[in-house]
Amino acid sequence: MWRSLGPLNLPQWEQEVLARWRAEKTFQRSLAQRKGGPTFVFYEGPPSANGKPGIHHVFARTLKDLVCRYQTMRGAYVLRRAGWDTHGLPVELAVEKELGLTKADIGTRIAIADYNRACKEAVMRYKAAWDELTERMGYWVALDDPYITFDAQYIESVWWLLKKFYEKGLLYKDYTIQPYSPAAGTALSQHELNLPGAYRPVKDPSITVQFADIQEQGLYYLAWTTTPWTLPSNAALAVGENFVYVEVETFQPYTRTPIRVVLAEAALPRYFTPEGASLPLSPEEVDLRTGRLPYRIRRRFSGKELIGRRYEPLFRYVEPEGEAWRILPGDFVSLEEGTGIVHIAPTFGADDLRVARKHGIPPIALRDAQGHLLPLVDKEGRFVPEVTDFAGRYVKNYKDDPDYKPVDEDIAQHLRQRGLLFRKETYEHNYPHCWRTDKPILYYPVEAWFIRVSALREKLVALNKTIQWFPPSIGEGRFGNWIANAEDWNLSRTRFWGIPLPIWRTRDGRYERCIGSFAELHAAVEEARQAGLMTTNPLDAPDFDPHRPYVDEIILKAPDGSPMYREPEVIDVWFDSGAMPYAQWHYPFENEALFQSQFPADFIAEGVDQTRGWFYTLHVIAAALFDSVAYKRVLVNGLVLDKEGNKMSKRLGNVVDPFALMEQYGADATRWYLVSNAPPWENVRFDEKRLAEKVRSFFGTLHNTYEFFALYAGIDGYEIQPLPPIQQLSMTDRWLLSEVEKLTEKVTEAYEGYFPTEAARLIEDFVIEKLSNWYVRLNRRRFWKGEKDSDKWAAFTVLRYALVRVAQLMAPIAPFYAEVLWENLKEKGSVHESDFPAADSALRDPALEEAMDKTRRLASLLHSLRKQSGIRVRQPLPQALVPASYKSWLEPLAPLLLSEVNLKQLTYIDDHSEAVTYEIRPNYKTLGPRLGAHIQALAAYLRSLSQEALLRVIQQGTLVWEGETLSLAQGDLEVRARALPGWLHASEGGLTVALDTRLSPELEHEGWARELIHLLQNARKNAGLAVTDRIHLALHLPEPYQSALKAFSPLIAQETLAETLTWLETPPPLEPISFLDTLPLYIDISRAYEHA
RNA sequence: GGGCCUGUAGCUCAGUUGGUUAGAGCGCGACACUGAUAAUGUCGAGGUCCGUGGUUCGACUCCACGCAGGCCCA
Repeated sequence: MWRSLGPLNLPQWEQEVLARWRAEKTFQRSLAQRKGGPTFVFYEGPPSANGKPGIHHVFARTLKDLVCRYQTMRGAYVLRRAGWDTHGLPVELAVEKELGLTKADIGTRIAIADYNRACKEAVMRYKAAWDELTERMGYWVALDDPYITFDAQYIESVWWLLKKFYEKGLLYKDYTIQPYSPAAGTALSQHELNLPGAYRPVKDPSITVQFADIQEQGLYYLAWTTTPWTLPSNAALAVGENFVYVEVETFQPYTRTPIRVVLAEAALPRYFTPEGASLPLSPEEVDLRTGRLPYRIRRRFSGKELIGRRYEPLFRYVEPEGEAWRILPGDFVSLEEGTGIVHIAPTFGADDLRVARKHGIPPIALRDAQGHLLPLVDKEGRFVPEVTDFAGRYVKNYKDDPDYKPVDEDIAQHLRQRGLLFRKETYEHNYPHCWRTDKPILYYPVEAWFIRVSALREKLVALNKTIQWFPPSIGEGRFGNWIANAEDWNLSRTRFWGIPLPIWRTRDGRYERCIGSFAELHAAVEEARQAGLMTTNPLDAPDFDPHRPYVDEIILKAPDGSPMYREPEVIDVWFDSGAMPYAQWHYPFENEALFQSQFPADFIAEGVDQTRGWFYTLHVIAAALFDSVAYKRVLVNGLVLDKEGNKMSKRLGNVVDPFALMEQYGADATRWYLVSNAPPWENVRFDEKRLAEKVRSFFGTLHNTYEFFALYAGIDGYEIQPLPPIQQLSMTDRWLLSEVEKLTEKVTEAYEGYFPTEAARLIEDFVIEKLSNWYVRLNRRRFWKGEKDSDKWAAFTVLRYALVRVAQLMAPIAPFYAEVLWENLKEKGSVHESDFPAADSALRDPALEEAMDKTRRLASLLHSLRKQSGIRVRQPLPQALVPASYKSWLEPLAPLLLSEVNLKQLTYIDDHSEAVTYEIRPNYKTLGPRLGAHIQALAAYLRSLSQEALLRVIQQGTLVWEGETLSLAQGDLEVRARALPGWLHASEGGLTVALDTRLSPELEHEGWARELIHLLQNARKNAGLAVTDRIHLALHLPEPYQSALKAFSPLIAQETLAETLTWLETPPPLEPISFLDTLPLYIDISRAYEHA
């Protein structure tokens, strides 16, 4: 029996499908079945379960899922292991907030062990919600045995990787610039700077100082700074390579000495008033009070010219360990403020350090006995003794000293006396403050561990070229540019909940050891025990936890017998996830073969925000240690925005709850909407109304089509049979099959090209336009007609064939409804276990596809003409007229056209008859390149020709134009039959048709019969009869209608399933209904009970 | 400030290697059809293809410079 499922109810059916998948372990079966097939490797980017999943997760996961499902159907073995990202700052911050702690409290007010335990619990808080989402949305991924980044085995693999970096000399210790609070004596995180109120307006002295060129006497570079205290640490100057600079002849504003200064042209008005240019170039003109300076521009030149020049430092307290005091290009140099020349102090600015490193500029700093960097300002915020002029002075008032004298002022004064101060002002700007001490922060060098990514750039770029990016622009642009200029990766974090750095060092830094496995650490601890440094070996415990604080308690023995302590940092959590190809299998300690078969990935998919996150760390680790890509293809998805295009946020209250959505519309509807709406890499504007519309238009139509099939197949007891030979099928059947195969071909192409949006749109178009609106509409009669002949059986077979195919093609995107269809069309097993269908080219008939397309357009034109004529479609019309050239393709389909628009015949009009007029235009595509500018003249000439002349051109294929014979190849001219004068006609897109609306009495009577049948069908329905019920009919109509209609009795009886039809001489005692809008029609209808 | 993406009807989106009348769906208005009926068809209104300049016989399409929005990074 073919089952009617009732009105579309995706949420309910999805629950039923889920129950079936659970009970039958369909996912596991679909995997097991493909074991031994080609391997398609997919990596699941591990989410963090410390927050609730949102709609954007549904988007990303739909893309992952559909590719994996597609590949599985293609016969590939697609292992899909879930994972959890568990470490990192967001977790720590959440826990700090909950427990009311600050970073400084950890290890003091709360033990690290307790703190980390709290983090471990917090990070899996929403695991249940995530698991529920995964299942509910139909994301097939193995949840029962996920990899978890805090597992000891996972960490051991990460240690192994880190040791590989270490051994290759790619892991090293250096320093980085971080926000630091001298008053609190602690580094601050970026997050702490983002706390409300951290940025406050402050007034700082802003000074412009002169750096003297080392060669040219009297030539100075003007640089501007709001932190004069960093000037003793100046190591370089930076300019914009493409900015325009000028050399200006003027005077030192305080000493009136003639000097030449260099600054950006754009900065000129900030330092010189226009009148200065016309003042005599004389020291007397220098106005000390207003700062007015006479000047002359001597030269204009590009910033490039400045690069490499050397200058005298303002202060020389310390000798640099290399070539400092040069001019460099800096991409951060701005013309908005200052002089366009930026003072660089690598020890006190992140940009400064970056550009200095890039160009090999040493920091201006001291070293302690162990070689550690000592900046010229100490950790209390005081100048070190070596800065003799300002030794011991606090650079800001950290101690709330009422007598504090700003050192910045003294530095300015000092420079002024030396004739090196060009301008001093006060500058009000926002500056970050320590939220605990309310004191301004310092950007200060902090020691850190780095991965030397800069040494890998070429390899990263070369390998990236082998990765297929969807879309390619991200791989070339955003990602490609990033890795081509990659800076070293600051790996260490002075935090607690993370994978500890497995590096031990002696206090003096002379000895250092990187540990690559638990076994190695165990052995090292044993050595330490023998040396009396350790009493027990924590690695003897079966449940050794490699997190802090336990690893911190391990002390190792250096070759000289001295103790080595662990470097206190944990690593950047991005390394955790980038390590997942190896660590998920505990490679290399286990699963060698499994790892080999699952590396690299064929496919990953994540949001565009992962470009410098997971995409990057996967790539760096694989390239550095395995000379390989980590993934061969990557599908990037955009953001999910609200329908206004705003980012979803709790603050705006526009967050969409995926569970509510799936509850109301269904997971399939949500998935389909997200995939079909826009290409994955575009941002999706999420609009619930459109989702609802998608349910109605696509799923509703598809389901209606299934219900239509099930209804009649059920009534007739249709049994599945193979497709009959194509020659035995009707034109519409052949056409539909051809379209099915075309669809299969194009959908396959779209999936193969990682463009599921196109696949979804193709399927939608097929289902709505081809299958439902055309095939089913044209063939309805075949399904409900009485005889169960081969034609009827063929219709069932073809329709079912198409529906089964649709189920398979849509299965990756809408796995639930595809399953419902599959099951109810009585296919075996699960659609997800079936083989993705290969297009059968033998069933293709492109000519028929095109002919049908044109026929549809003709039908549309004729409908339009009927509309103009005001004659209802039920009234048959005698004929339509079309050009004879249509005959070849239209004739086989003519019956369809005639019945669709209720015509008696199609008449082909000779192309050369006077009933047709033509319009000829040049084919711009072929003639354009040949004729160039003349083509417009040709077009005008063709427009001017008479119909006779046009006909000659068409027949002869040559054209005499401007005295020359222009020989025309096939297709050089576009000929259009324009109109059929004298008839009601229409043209569109190269098709033209006319309608004959003259009615004969016979046609009119037939129209009445149709009208009557229509009314009787309505009456049947109003009487509550089933479509299969047989009836007895008695009718009465005024003359002459009744007599005329008697001739149509057999037709009427057949169409309305009337066993008896009686024409009454007098009206029965019933309410009449109106016939043809004005006449009374009496209908006596009763059900005919079957005789048992 | 840099990199990348996007800009086409009220809304969501198509638009082939440049080819002369820029399309679809939704929404809106009107009419029709109806044995899939909470379906369907036809007609209508609705466009400076973000702007400016350039290349070209011809530009929504290619180039340059802008503008607006988004993301990532400074």
